[in-house]
Formats: sequence, C-alpha cells, structure tokens
Amino acid sequence: MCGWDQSHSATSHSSAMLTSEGAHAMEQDDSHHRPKMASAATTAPTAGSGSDGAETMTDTDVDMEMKEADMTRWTEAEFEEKCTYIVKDTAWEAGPDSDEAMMMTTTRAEASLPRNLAFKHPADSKEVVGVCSREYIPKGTRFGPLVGEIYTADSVPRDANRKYFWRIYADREFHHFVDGLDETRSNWMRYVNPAHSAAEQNLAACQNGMEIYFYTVKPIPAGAELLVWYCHDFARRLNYPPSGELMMQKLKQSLLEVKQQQVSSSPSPVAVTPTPPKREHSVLSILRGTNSTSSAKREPSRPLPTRPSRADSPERPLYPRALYPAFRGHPHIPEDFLGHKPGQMGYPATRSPGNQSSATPSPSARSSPDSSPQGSPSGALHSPASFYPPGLGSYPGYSPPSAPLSSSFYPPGTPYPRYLLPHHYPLSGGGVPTVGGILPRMYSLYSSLLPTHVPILPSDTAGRRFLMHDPIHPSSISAHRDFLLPGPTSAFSAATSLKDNPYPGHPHLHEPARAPSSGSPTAGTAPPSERMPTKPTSALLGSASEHCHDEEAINLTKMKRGAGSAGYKALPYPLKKQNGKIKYECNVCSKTFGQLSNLKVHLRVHSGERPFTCQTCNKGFTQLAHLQKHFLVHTGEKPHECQVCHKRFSSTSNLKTHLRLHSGEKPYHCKLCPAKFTQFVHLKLHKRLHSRDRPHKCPHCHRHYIHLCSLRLHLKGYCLAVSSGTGSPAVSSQAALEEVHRANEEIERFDVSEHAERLEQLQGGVEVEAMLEKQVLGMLWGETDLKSSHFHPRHKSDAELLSAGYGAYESPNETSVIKMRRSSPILPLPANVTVKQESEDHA
DNA sequence: CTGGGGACGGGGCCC
DNA sequence: TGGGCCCCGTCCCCA
Repeated sequence: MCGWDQSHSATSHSSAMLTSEGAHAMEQDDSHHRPKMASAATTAPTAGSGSDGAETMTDTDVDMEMKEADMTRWTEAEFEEKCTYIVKDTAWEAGPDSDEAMMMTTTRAEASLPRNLAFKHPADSKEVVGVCSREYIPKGTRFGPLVGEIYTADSVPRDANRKYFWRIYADREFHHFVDGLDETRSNWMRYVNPAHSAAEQNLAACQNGMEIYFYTVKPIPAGAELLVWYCHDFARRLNYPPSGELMMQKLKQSLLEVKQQQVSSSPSPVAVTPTPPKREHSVLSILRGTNSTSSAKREPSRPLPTRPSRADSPERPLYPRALYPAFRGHPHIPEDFLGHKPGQMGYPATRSPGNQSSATPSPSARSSPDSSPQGSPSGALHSPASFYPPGLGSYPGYSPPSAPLSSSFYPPGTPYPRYLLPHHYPLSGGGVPTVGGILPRMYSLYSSLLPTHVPILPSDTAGRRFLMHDPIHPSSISAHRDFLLPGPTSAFSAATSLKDNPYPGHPHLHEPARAPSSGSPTAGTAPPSERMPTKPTSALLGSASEHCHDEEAINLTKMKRGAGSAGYKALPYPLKKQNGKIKYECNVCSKTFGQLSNLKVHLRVHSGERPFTCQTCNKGFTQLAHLQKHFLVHTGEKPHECQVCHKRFSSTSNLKTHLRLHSGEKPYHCKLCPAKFTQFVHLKLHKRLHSRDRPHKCPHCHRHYIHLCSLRLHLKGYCLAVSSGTGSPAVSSQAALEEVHRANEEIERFDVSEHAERLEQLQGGVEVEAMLEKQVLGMLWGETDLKSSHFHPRHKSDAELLSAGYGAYESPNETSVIKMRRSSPILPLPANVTVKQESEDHA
C-alpha cells in the first residue's frame, strides 16, 4: 500500500493538499475568532480559564480518559503535558538556503521525515501523497513542530500561495503564519493528510506554544497512514466538528445543499458534477472563476482583502498535497459548521486547488494579520454564498471552490477544481485519492456530492512555537517543553518537560510545560497539571502525581510516595566524610554516593521501585533516562551513527562496542590463552572452554586443571581449602587471600599454556614442579612489590630468584601489575593497546 | 563457539 | 535537590 520509497520528488506538493487556502479561511481575523474562542471556552477549558477549564471535566471523566487513554477530548495543553514520546524531525543537514539543499534530490520537507515514518507514494510516482508509519507508534507520541516559512501579517508576500498556511496565535491574537508550501523550508508534516473520520484519525493537531504539533491519539500500527485532525480543543476553538467524521457529515450536508442550489441556480451544472480532478488551474482561469463566482462572503470582520490575484504560481499545482486542508477554506462548509469565520483559525491548508485564492493574497491581508492573508476577494471566487458561510466566502483564497463555484473557474469537466482530486494523485485502491488526506478520501466517498475538494482540515491550528523552529536546532526556538527523546534521528522522547537539546539526537528534557501563555487559548488554558494524561509519563509522574487522574500516574505516585521511597526515606542515611566530602551511604549495601540524589536513585535498586513506566509495554524503569532509551525499542529510533560504516545504534554503548570492530580493539583478553574479545560477555563464554576437559580436579576446592603438574602446584600450598588448615601460605589477611588467588590464576594460565604441555612431558618430578612453582610465583611476585606482599610462599627465596624473569611468562611490555595480570603470558600485549581489566571472578 | 548487536541497569556528573 | 545526560557494564539473542 504505501510506498516506502523514500525518494521524493520535489513535485510532491503538486498533489492536492489541503490547501491552506482552506487555511485562508482559517486565517481570518482574530476578532472573529475571539468570540468563538470564548464560546469554546464554555465547553472546554481555554487559556485563561485556568483551572476552571479543568473543572469542566469531572473526575470520572478524567478517570475514564485515563483508563482508556481517550485523547479525543484532551486540550492542547493536555497533549503537551501528557505526551509521553517525542519524535523530532530528522536533522536537516543542509541549510534551507544552501545550494546543497537546493541541489539535493530530496527536499527539506522530505528529508525531515522521522525515521519511523515513511512517505506514501502512488505506485507510479515519487510524489508524496501521504505519510505512513514504518513501525508501531504508541499513543501519546508527539511529532513536530510544523516547520515552514514564517510570515507576519506584514511580511506575507503578496503573491503567497496560502495553501499551506497555518496560523499561529498568541494569546488569542493572530501572531504569524507558518507556510509549509516551500518544501525546501518546511518539514514533512506538510504531507500528512487529514482524517475523514474519528475512526481513522490517529493524529491530533495542536498548537503548543507558538508551534504546531501532531500527537498520536491512538497507537499507529506499522504501515498505517498518519491522518490528522484537530484536537478536540482546537476543533472547538475553530468551531469545527471534533472529528473528521462529523465534519464530513456537515460537509456532506452542505454539499447537498449546494447541489440543490446549484440545481436551481447554478449556472453551470458542471459544477455539480464532479469531474475528474484536474490538475492545476491557471491563475487566470482561477481568477476568472472568481470573478464569475459569487463573491464569496467575506469575512465580516476583515476588510476584504483584495488579494491580488496571484494565483499560485504556475508551477505549483493547485492541489498540493494537502497537508491540512482548511476546512474553512472549504467553500461548502457551512459557517455554522465552521463556526468561526473563515480565516480565524488557521486550518491546515486545504487541499483545495483553490488555493487559488490563496494564490492571491489580498493586499489587505498583508495589512491585517488576521484576515488577511487570505485574501479574499477574489474571493469572489465563486463560492456560492450559500456554500460559504459568511466569512468563508470572503476568502477567495480558499476558494470556495469548487463545484458550486463558478464554473468559469473550472472549465467544464472540472467542476470543482478545488474539490477535484489532484490529478497528481492516482486514485489509490478504490479510486480514492490518497492525496490529501482527509479531503481526498472524503472526496472519494462523497465524490458524487462533492465538488471535490473541500478542504477539510483547518490549516492552522495554533502553533506557537513554530516560529522559526529549526528542526535541527529546535532549541533555538525553544518550546517550553520538549520532550523526551528526540533526536535528530531519534524520534521519541519521553514526555517530560524538556530543555532544548543541543544534540539533535537527544531529547530535550524540559520542565513540564506549563500552559503556554501565548499559545492557543486552549493550550494556554488548561493547567497541565490539572489533568493527568491517561498515561502518566514518567516525566509526568512528578507533577502528575498531584492531580493525576491517570491510573498509572496514580500508581506511580503511590509508589513514589508510598512504598518505594517512603521506606527508604524513612531510613536514616549515614553520612560519612571522605576527604572532607560528605558521602551518602546506602543503608542496604553500604555503597556511598557523593550526592544524595544519586543515593536516592540508587535506593530504587533495592526497593524495586520503578516509577517510570513505558506506556507501550508497561515495563518499569528506575530512571527516566532509561525509559527514554527504552522507548527507542518501540520507535526503532537509532540516534547514534557509526561514522565509519554509518550503521546506527540505539545507544552510545552499543555504538562504542561496534566501533571496536573498526578499530580492531579487543580489550577483553583471556588470561588463559591468547584469545581476545571486543565484548566482555564473549570472554566469559570463551573462558568456559577452559573449564572443560580438566580431569585433574583439586579434591579440596573447585579448581581443576588440564595438567597434573598444575594440580600439584596448586596443592603445594595454594589451595585455600587446604592451606587454611596447613597454614602453608601465610594467608593471614585479605591481601594474602588476594595474592593466593592471583597465584592460582597464574597456575591456571600456566595450565593452559603450551609450557604446561611441555613440562608434563618432561616427566619432571619434583624438580620440574619446583621450577614451575618458581616460575609461576616468580611471575606473580615479580609484578608486585614483594616488599608489600602479604603472602609469602614457602619458597619465597625461589620466587625472588626467579622474579627477574623467566621464560615464557616474561613479558617485556608488562611493566605494571595491571598489565601483567591482564596480558597473556604467552602473547604480551602491545604497549599501546588498552586492556580492560578482566574480572577475576569471571568465568 | 565466536562475533555482533540489542536492551537495560547502575551510577556519576552537571545543571 | 532533582532531573537530565552520559558512560560503563552486563545479559541475552542471533547468525
């Protein structure tokens, strides 16, 4: 189904996207918007409402939400607060303006696609028609922010194509636009299609801070297309239905109405009959259409912008792949449906071809942030007034396209340009255009009704942080909170608040986001802490505990406050001083820590407390960082890349291990043979080999040897089980024990060496054994300071005599005790090789 | 068995 | 002080 072809042509935008035109609609005046926002506030907490908003939800409701993790009614603030995982865009190597970027085969928008996502392409095209998941993506995952060019009301180019315009509001006032049109300056989010129904919706668009993010509202299985719709809050704010479904119903209804109108009044039947989608319409044609059509209604509040008709640039398809169709843009959408005037909120651009309108931003638009851009007048775009609720019509850009729209606009056969499927998109499967998410599908479903392209998604939700958000340097913009593990490559991060992460690959942990002040009203409103996310993310735990509605959060809280920490906190922590520094000692294992916080974290090891739970697999972790790293398992994120072979790894540790393959470093050496390994575990496994086929077992301890001479040597006072009774070696202290242990190690090394083999054949008797002992012990003593030795073998004199060096065991490179011990007696290590300390207990 | 990689746990340091 | 970040080490799995 979805093509995973990563190659994306720059033409992808050709597909009909929800043009922002629709967005235009959304881009209306704030003035209009406000009232609506206020109304929305009545049902949902909005910014400024503070806790009151939270009160709108009953505890029961909250509980239910938590249990079922029903995110459909979450406010933007909740999404921001509760989101557990964060997926950042893939870092964009070349600057947007760089020649490199321009020369690259893939655009920034395409290159920014997180690794856990893939573009959807028509079977025979590289055009991007949607975005799919490559792997399972858990609910509560945040994508974004939406990236695009930023335009203030005054900086919007007159001829701007508003198809991909998203409006960003600050404190309910229009602040700026984020234009995703230019694929070299926008990110992959421009390609996400709108959801036609709640059932298929898996992403919710929210404005957090000054940026727009998409949050997964349900787990997304591998291969599924990402379909976005406004979050409940946002939709409400926009007076849109809470789901694409309802929107469709309304849309359908409105379309029917339109049809009726058309039948009765429409000059050209054509409009009524959907014709095959047409691809681009020339600016002229569009303009003409506008003229003919009714001038749509303009938004009341805004002066009509007369947009200069600019149509989209010829090169841009009328139906770009719509990212987010702006419902408002849709001419057919009843105003009530939309609620607010077009333009108010930004909806995602609609895919409507319309953009025509957008194409021609009205001058006024420029002047008035709100209204503006969108333009309008042209608005005249034919949208039947009936079609367009007041306001909608006003935005020509949004062109009301279609069908109902003036026929002039659309040549016969292409009744509703806007509604038309983008010709670019091959109908997939059932002929449903895959193109623009919601719209396209909707079109297919209602093709008979629709004029085709109704922009459905609002184009801009409120985004607050987007401004110039640089995917590569997200921090530059700084969202209040970011999250967990983003990474340049990494996709998810645990949700917690975060700071900007300098390392793209890493998540930024920030403080928990507080309601964004500037963000959309809703966002700003609901105190995050007031409601707990269904799943408390670890990040949330802390604050969440306070208000948590989430069961998990509650549980976690309990753990933290109750059993877990309570038990240990109740215990006195012995304070010790070492070198003048206070040391916090664990009262369980006596381990000391320089910082109390470290001790606290350590105590979880004993208490079993695992306050950070993965929402996906329910696994618990003692540290948030561990949860964050763990999540990479689910996302497939591999932030760490080998610069040599470019292979990627989920952890630095694994990358480091991998790098040894390139460097040739094998720090784990077998003490008993020349074998070396890159991983300690391999050495351990290897050492098992040395324990096999050792017929000569010590009757007193667990040691066993290949050669009898080795066993004899061991029994000559180096078997602790015996020596303790015989008192052979002076094992009178811990140090002495260690030395005996080391002596036995040397015996083992000898046992596996070819020298043991030779000596065995010499039939040596006592002399041979004596020599052997001298050599073994000599090596041992020779590497240590004899004067400090706590263990004195019976034949100390011999050892001393031999300590100068002997045969096979001598290693010129072994100048220190450590090296001696680590190196193989047979194959001394090169001086420049770092050898890892081999655990004495291993193997 | 060896080699390579994935997933985690523990803990230190820094902010 | 707590959180975030990073590193080291270990276990397990698989080819």
